[in-house]
Amino acid sequence: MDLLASLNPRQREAVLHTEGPLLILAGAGSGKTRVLIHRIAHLIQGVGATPESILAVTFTNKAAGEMRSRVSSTLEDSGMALERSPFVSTFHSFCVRLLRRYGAPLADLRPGFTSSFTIFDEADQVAAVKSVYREIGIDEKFMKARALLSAVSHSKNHGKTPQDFYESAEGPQDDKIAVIFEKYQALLQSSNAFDFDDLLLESVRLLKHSEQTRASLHERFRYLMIDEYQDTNRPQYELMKLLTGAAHNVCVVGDEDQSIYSWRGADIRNILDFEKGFPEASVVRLEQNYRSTKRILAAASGVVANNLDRKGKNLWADGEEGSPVLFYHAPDSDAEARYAARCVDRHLTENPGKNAAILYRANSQSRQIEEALRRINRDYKVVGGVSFYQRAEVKDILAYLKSATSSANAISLMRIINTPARGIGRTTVEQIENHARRAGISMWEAIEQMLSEGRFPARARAAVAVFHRLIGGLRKQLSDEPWYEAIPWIMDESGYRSMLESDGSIEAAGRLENINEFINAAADAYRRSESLDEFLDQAALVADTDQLDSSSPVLLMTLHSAKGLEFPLVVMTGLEEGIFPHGRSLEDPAALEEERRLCYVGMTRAREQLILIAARARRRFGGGSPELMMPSRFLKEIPRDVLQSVGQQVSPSWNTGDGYSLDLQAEQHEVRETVQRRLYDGPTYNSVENLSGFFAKKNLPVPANLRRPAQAKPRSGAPAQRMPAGGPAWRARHTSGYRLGEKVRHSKYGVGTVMKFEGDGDDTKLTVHFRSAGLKKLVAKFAGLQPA
DNA sequence: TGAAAGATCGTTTTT
DNA sequence: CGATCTTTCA
Repeated sequence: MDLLASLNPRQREAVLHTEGPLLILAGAGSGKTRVLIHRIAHLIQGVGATPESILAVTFTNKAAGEMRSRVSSTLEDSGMALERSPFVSTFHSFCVRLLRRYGAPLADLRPGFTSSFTIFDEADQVAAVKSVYREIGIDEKFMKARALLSAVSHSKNHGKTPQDFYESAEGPQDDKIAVIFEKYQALLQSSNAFDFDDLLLESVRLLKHSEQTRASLHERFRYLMIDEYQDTNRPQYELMKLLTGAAHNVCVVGDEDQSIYSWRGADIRNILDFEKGFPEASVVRLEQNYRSTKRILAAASGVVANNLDRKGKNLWADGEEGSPVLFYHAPDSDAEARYAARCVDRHLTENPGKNAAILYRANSQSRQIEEALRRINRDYKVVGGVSFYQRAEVKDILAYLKSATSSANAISLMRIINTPARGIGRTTVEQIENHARRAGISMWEAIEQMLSEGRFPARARAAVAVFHRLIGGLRKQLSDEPWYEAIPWIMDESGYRSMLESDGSIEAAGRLENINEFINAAADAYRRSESLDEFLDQAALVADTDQLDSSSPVLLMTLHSAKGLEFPLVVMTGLEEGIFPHGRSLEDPAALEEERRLCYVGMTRAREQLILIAARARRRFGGGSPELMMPSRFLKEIPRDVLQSVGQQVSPSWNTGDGYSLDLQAEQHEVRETVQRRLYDGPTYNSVENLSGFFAKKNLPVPANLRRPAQAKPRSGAPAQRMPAGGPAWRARHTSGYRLGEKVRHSKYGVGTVMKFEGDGDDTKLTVHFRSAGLKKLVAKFAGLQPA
């Protein structure tokens, strides 16, 4: 079979461009994955590259697995079976392998580093921060551990050390964060542990530091490919640059309209800088959509056209008109769930063999939908959510294994020192912690010292001795027997099994089942001749159990997890202001644009039918009375002629009769008009080269996520910006003297956020979102706004 | 010390 | 509502 025959000219161009840097701008459903697969196949079959000289990086483990299997089946189809596969993995997995295998020189830079480091997942990170809190005597009233970690992560990804953080501190709060940051990092190092960010950063550091390592990698990997390039962050960009040797054989694929991870540090500058970093780069655009009907595509395009911050890509489809996008305005969230379930049920009955997805903004929304599906006996599968390896019981067992393999790991040790309860209480643990800190030794060493020096009271001594013997026994077990057998050993010897068995509750039974499943997973890994280290890496890096097989035809997942997937029927739920767009984004224009892109991603998952649902009322927390919800602004951005309302209409439109809704509707209309003008009049920033020039000419502020971060407060959207944030001082001032996103006070409406400018100087019309009064349009010189 | 009741709290997205 | 932390009491 000819590999190229099934491709359109653009796609073919991308596949055939094998030498030198290549940027593929690929719209939704434009066959991006196909191009990548065929490109790999072509490299092997046409160019004669060895499979192992190709490194392909994907965003999720799931995508990596899929790509691996599709490459081999494509090659098989064209009569070429591979014994070795290309190296396909996520950035994070790749870095783990890199550090384990080539990491030795890193010990120069990171004292105590050994290749048997452990990975701290999110729960470990939180535990580490809490441990630092205890050490310096503050509690979470200062700042939630997770919030603090966002600040730390943000700093790290922008190349900031605790010292840098301290120097740019804006007040005592920041000073404190800097201290915690430093101690957190020290704790990681003394535990020989890496958090997710460290995996990338230290890999970059290693490659910068060791020319030899760089050389071996260039020798090994001749061709580099990166999928979902719009969602890469700065360290990933640097890593890419370091990995492409002199040949610059790197191919990146992305779509800025689908950039939905800026909160995690994804940086659209990576697309811009690609051509700066590689001036000889070629650009290929894939703009033909093969996935969705014309109506679905029109609806999605209509929404995303409201973003100012985009390239104005021209996605077109050749296929069927399709049926209109349906909108159901449910009386409440329960009715929403029932309607979603009914749609899916009918679809599957009428189209046996097909599948469907129900999408929502936040995982917590899945509950009611699950209930509705159960009530009509429809099988479903929830993707993501609380992952298998995050379950408490599995984490406990993992902590035993980690404590045994890495005695420096204080976090794992703390987790299981009294689980199951063995009489080591708070006081005893504190004593050990203090001793370790004072003597500058690990928790494990502290335990040994204190035992031999007789520092415990009798009862505690006995308990600690039991624990000490237990871990010692586990180490022996691990060195003598196949490692997976250690898990049942732990269950029996630690008393974990009897703890669960004597409990007798349904939950305990479920936990036992989970652990059995875990033992099976371990045994499988062992049979695949994976080492314990590799198995533990997997557990930390593989978020969900990766139900690639997705045995059920009904999938429930967040909009984020739907990225990269497609379904004949897609039902999107919770299209309400505050839910989607999410409440946290309402006052930040850049965050709002990301929500809009997320909406675009969701809608373009649908092949044949797209159904949108909003609830008029929703209970936000368990108790209280239901809240009235405003329909999402995204609904109003969908061109009328492709949208059809269904179900009983309580009122003629979604206008609920209060001022907010009216204003909003007028507002949206104008936004659309302005955008149209901006997109098609004069130079569009259609080519990557003239992006910032485009904004300069239009006298527009360069959107925040296209701009270089200023010294003090970089970026928006990223978590750190939400914390102390005395207002986004880094944003350029409009000629009216206000800034986008700035907080202002109005004599009547109270505090609000500046969302939009029209006109210049004193005559500027400001659109301000007030917490109490909603969106208002005000003329700058009459509004009498005070800074808030 | 630890289980159990009570209070609190905070809710986005994920490698 | 549910997870998690705190307090209470045996």
